[in-house]
Amino acid sequence: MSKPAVTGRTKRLRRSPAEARAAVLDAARARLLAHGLEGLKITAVARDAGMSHATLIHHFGSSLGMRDALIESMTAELLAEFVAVLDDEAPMPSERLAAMLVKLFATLSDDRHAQLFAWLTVEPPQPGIDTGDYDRTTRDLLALLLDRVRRRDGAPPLDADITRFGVVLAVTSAVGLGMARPWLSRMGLLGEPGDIPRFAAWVSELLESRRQLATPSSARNASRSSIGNEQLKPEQR
Amino acid sequence: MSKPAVTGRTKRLRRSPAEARAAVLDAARARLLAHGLEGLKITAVARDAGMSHATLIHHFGSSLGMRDALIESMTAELLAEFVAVLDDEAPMPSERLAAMLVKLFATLSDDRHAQLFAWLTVEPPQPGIDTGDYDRTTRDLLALLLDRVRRRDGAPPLDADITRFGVVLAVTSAVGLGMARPWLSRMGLLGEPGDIPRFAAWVSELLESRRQLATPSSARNASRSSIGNEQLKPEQR
DNA sequence: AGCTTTATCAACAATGATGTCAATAGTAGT
DNA sequence: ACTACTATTGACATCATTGTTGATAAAGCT
Repeated sequence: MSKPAVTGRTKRLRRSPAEARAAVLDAARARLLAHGLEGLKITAVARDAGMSHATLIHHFGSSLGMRDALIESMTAELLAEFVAVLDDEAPMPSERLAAMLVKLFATLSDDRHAQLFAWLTVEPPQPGIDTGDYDRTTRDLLALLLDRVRRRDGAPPLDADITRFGVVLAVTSAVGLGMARPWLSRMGLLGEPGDIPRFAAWVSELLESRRQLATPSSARNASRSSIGNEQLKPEQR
Repeated sequence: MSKPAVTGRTKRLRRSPAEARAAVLDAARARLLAHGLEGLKITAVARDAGMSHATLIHHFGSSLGMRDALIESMTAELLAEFVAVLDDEAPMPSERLAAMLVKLFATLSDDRHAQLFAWLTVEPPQPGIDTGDYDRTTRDLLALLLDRVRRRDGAPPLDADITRFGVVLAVTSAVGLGMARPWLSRMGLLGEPGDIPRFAAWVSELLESRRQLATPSSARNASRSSIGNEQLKPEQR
């Protein structure tokens, strides 16, 4: 007590605002993965980032500001990786879809993205953050993906519902895999690390085999308890 | 201060411990769906349940005790619905798999279960709760499901990897659908409510068509960029 | 009726997290 | 060097949440 001015002899590390924000977001992301949402207390995050919590508030305005920035950062990262998956093989020849699916699974089922999905799901429906920009970008990307899958080299374009459902299947399975991986591992399914690319390749084979059959009627009246169309296509090879 | 005794004139509602706990868990589940994890503050939950937060603590020991009980309750409910899906069609004839898949999707992609999955994912890896019992039960159920899918009436039993991957595909897709449904809806894929059973039926068709082809070798060397095996060899037995 | 048990609650205490503020110390520009 | 700007921080203030306590009231039992 009684410290009017002792001429603080502290060595301060002065970062640029961009660096400081990046350090905070890195620490926050790491803490989110390691300790869940409870790990995002600004005091702890600031300590991990090497600054006081007051400085963190100075850069992000508030605790919620930091969370919103983290969501935005993680969303941007997810989107960037998604773009990388799509842009990898521009012409999209026949068997390249398998490679793309393997990458898509590896990307979407990543722990960071799984945490982001889970976070957004657990958060109240209106978190106050504006995802309009990302929605627009993602919609364009999805349209690109759909069109790319739909018509390949030479072959006649696929049925619209088929491609739509196929893309939904791949995306939902990859996302769900990220969520359920520890559980599936405990259950004995999909234990080893190599299982995921194998699974992705298998899914690709499955979709590919479907594509080579005659375009079916898809599922028209599926709301009945019995699907009804045991034989939906008159061929069977 | 100095209120020795004013003879409180309050009308107290006295419930049995089981009723009180059930009321709390109901309120907590509703608040979790409506407001996310922030909605689980014991004061608000107790108010919704019609009691003081002190009473809530009296029944659950602590705030974390309530959360653990909620996780256990929701897990039990999920498991019960899962069992209901499996037990519905005992003999599992050929086309009944489609109906079962529709139910499986409807069940696993339900909002409550999606919230549970997301919660458990966002929570630190070791939440201190013991899921050993549920793990054992679920493992048995999964074994039952796998065996049931693997060998049907008459037909030769399916390849083990095929059934395993098929089950993984269905489960992960259903779980991921629960997580990504609002997102998919915003994206224009899977908008209408009837889309989900249609999608489930389509997945069932897809798996069924695969089953009727010659059993492939699944994906062996999938780590290469090109999957490579257009023609698979039937060794693996 | 009395007695015992315990579910209930208002009030208090304890803890912790968020946000504010004034002062300090780097950095750049003059 | 001096100045302006601002990133940084310790200390404080504020608030919310959790947990405790003693008393009270509802129910069951003899």
